[in-house]
Amino acid sequence: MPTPTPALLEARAEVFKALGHPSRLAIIDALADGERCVCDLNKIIDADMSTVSRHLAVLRNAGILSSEKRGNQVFYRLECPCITSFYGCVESVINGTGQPVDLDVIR
Amino acid sequence: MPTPTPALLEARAEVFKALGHPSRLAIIDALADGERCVCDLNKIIDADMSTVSRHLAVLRNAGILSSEKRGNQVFYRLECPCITSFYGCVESVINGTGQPVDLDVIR
DNA sequence: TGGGTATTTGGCAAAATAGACAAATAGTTT
DNA sequence: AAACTATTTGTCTATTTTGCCAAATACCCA
Repeated sequence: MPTPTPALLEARAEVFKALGHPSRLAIIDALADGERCVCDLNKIIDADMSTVSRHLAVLRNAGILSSEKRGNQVFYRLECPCITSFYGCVESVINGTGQPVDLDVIR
Repeated sequence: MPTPTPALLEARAEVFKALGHPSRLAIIDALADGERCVCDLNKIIDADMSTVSRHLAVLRNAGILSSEKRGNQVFYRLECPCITSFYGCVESVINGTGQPVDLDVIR
């Protein structure tokens, strides 16, 4: 199979980089079952609201989240549920087996 | 479903962080069809050999690669082929559809 | 309009990451 | 042992990331 272009590698890396922070993964987890406003996410994240807002911007700039302002608040939504389906593979890296892990078992 | 523990979020983030660099993704791509020695990878990566070595260390510390010394050289191997199966999802984020992309089509 | 809530942005300091060069290490060959 | 190849590690510098506080912005309601 052909080698990915440098541009594709760069684009992929941007997505992975955005996923490379525990608070951002917590945000994704919170959004897995539906949109949330920033103030709700702020309750979950244990960081300044401004910090949460910046994490959200990183995820949105990467294309992972979308946002919509309704009235006073901004709601964020997960654009690609397929991300969470990757955790089985990630967990296999963590536990060192190299074999995908059934998420229903570990969670 | 239960919220992941902070430790699990941290562990996952480490894996994603390791994947968040174009050179490291290029290395993973090169290892997709079998182990390679550092000198081979160095030809592909366009960076100092010492830099390649450090990238390899990052991937190995994350559990994504393993290494084996044979004679003069060190061979690296992909421990979790499931990683490349995630690119379809990553590409969907890149192209903004939110729908997984068939890798056979884009490559 | 004025006050209140929700969110983002500016600015700064601390920490982490990346990359180059040179030196060190390990193994091989003569 | 000396020379040579392959790889890693020390050190330094530049860049990026993170996170807080304070200020700015946007919207709602009285």
